[in-house]
Order: sequence, then C-alpha cells, then structure tokens
Amino acid sequence: MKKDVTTEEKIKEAARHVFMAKGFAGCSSREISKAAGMNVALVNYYFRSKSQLFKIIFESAMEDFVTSMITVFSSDQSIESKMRVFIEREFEFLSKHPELPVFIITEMNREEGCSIDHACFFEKIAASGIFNECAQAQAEGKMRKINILSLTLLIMSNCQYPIMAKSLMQGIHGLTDEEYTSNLLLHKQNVTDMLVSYLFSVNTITIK
Amino acid sequence: MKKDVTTEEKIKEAARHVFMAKGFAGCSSREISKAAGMNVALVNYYFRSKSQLFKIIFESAMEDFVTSMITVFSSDQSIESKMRVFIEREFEFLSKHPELPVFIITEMNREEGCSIDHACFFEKIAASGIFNECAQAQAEGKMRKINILSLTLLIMSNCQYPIMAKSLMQGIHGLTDEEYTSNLLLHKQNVTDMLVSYLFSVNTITIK
DNA sequence: ATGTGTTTTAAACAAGTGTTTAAAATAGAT
DNA sequence: ATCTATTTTAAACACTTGTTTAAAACACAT
Repeated sequence: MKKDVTTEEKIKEAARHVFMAKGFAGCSSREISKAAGMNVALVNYYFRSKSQLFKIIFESAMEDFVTSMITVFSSDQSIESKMRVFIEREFEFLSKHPELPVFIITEMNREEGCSIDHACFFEKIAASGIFNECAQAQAEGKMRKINILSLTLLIMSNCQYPIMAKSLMQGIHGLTDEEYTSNLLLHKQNVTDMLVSYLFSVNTITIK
Repeated sequence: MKKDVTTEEKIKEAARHVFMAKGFAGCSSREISKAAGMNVALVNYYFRSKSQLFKIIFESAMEDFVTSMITVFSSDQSIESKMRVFIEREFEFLSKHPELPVFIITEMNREEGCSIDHACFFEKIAASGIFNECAQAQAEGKMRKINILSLTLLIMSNCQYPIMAKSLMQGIHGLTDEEYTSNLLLHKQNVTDMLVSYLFSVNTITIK
C-alpha cells in the first residue's frame, strides 16, 4: 500500500508544529493527533509514547540546526567571508524557523532533556574543520584571539536572540510584524559589521 | 495574627520558583502548593486561579527585569561608562536569575501572555532618559548612529543569550558548571570590548 | 466559655492526561 | 470469496488537572 504522505510522516509533521509552538509540556497527545487528522491511539501505535515522539522531533530539530551551520563552514572561502555568509544564512534560516532556538533551549533545561547526547553535535561542527581554521587564523594574526566558546557565543547571541526575542521586542517597542522584519534587516547589517570588525579588525571604523 | 512570612508570600515565593523553572504549562497548582508546604485550595483562596497567580508572578518578574536596567541608566556617568557598568550589572543580575530571560520570552509567546501590557515597560525605560542621551551622543558624533531597536538588541543579545543558553553551550562544548562560569567572565570582557568599540569607536584595536 | 470571623484542610467535582485494549476497517494474496 | 496481516478506530483504563464545597481549625473579642 502506498500514499502520497504516509501516516507516520503526517504525525511527525503535526508533532513538529505543535511541539515547536507549545513545547513538550504545553500540548497533549490528542492535540497532536487532531492536528494530524487522526485518532490518538495511532500516535502511540507508530511512536510508543509522547516522550518517544518528542525525542525524535527534538533530535531532528537539532540536526537541522547544526546542518545549517556546517554547510557554510565547509565551503571554500576566506574565514572572514565565511563569517559574513554564515550570519546571512543564519538570519535567513532562523527567520524560517523562529521557534527553533527557544524550543531547543527550553527543552535542554527540562530534566528529561538531558538524556539526549549533545556532544555529537559539537563533534559534527568540529569535523567541518572550522575550529582549526580559526586557530590557524588566530596564530597568523588574522583573527582576534578568543576562545571557541566565546566565539560561538558571540555569533549565536547576535544571530539567535534577535529572532527569539521578537515578541518581547515588539511588545517593548510597539512594532508590527512588518516593522520588526524590516528592522531586522538593518540589524543584521549592524551585527555583521560589528562582529567582522571585532574579530578581524577591519579598521574602517569612522563614525559620524 | 502575625507571622514572620505570611501565607500569601509563601505562595508567591514558591510559585516564582516553580513557574520560573518549569513554565506555566510545565507545572501544576498542587506542585506549587506543595512547594509552599500547604493545601492546594489555599492557592486559590488567596489568588483566584492558577492564571491569576501566574500573571502576578510574571509581571513582578518583568518589573525586576526592567528595574535592573533603569538603575544604571539613571546614574550620573558618561554614556560610555554607563554602557560598561550596564553590561557588568546585567551579567551579574542575570547570573542570579538565569531563568528569567527564557521565562519571559517563552511566556510572551503563549496566547494568554499577550494579554499583559508591555508598553509600560518601554515607557519606564524611556523615562530614564537613556534614549535621549543616546540620540544626543549620536548627534554629537560620540556614538555610532543606529536605531534604538538595534541598540537594544545588540545589548540584550550579548548579555542575555550567554546565560539563557548555558545548558545548550555546556552540552555542545562539554563544560562543567564551574568551567562555564569562569568562561563567562572572559566572555563578558569580550562583549564589553566589542560593544564599546563598535558603538563608541575607541580605536585601540590592534590585534596580535 | 461562647460567639465570630478568618484561615486551612480534606474531599469531591468534571474535564483532560498518557496509554492500552479489543474490535473494526482496510489491504493484498490465494 | 476467504484468509491473513496491517492499519485505524472507539472505548476504556487509571491518573492528574484546575477549581469548588463544606467542614474543620484557628485567632481573638466578649
């Protein structure tokens, strides 16, 4: 028997949407099954339990998250232009999946969330060779010497936070969706300028 | 009748802890009442409902959040040193309340979360005069010309994200609590350097 | 001690939770 | 058409949820 979209995929897609929007604790199995247009029992028929289904969705979300990074790192460019492209792509990717960072951070803080092995993601990133490339650039004086955690944090902070905090910023500054989106473009440019000049010290800083 | 700590305060304190750690959806009324060492019915006796209690806790959390900012802005210093002090204080404050940013962002995304008026917080910040001060510094060429949202985002991103994403970063980089904390100190310095030099263009950037 | 108002509790309520069971519907092979 | 295995459903399971009710415990004035 064949279908355009298998039942299993229907469930996963529905679960992805619902989990992302409301979190593990914020939704019920029945809600997911309804979003997939079927009976509750089917969810457990294909994926033994709610937790099991969640684990699959979460890991695939992490996978997307990391894959989006690695594609840029593996490309063949100077490290500085990799950085520029990376920021560009990260804003683009996260605009399409705005709930992803909050989702990942929230669920990492859940007790059960720790059961998942995260180190493998670091290994994947490391395997792209980006960290060695940075170390070399730092040794050659082409790049500011900061440790890898700090580098990761600088980039992630400035790419992810502006998208995670959308509703907060809209609330505080009183902006519509469109206004926020257009402001985000300006901000992306500022972030790029700031990070590139800080890390690679392109001394074209002239203000006023 | 008098007590050292009133029942009402006991409930609020317990609710604050539990809500922060698990979110609105992630905990039950009974969990809160047990944390406060009493019967469930008492929670509803003092605060009509779980939602009502939550609203109070959330708004007080936002209050703390904003108050922590304003104290620095209202002080009597140059805008550049205000920035330095602000980052310092923000890292210190958030280290003591690490769940606060994720909590606020998560609950802002809940449907019911929108019922709360957020604009008042912006007004409070604006009332501190910090925005005018920035505008003036920008007009005088002392500060880079970027809009307020972007400025807010730059600061918040770099102060809040490193603390929100602790468990994610620990997972990825394989760090203990102590290691992360000490790395956070180094990172705070990097953030300060980067932001100050980007915004005020202190051109002492010479690498290696 | 009695009465009064407040604070606290145990118990119950209906509704919703994750999960399981057994029966029904469906598919494909003979 | 009959049999078999897979897919889907309705119904029930035991348990937790937010909230309410009525009785108990308490404090305090008289």
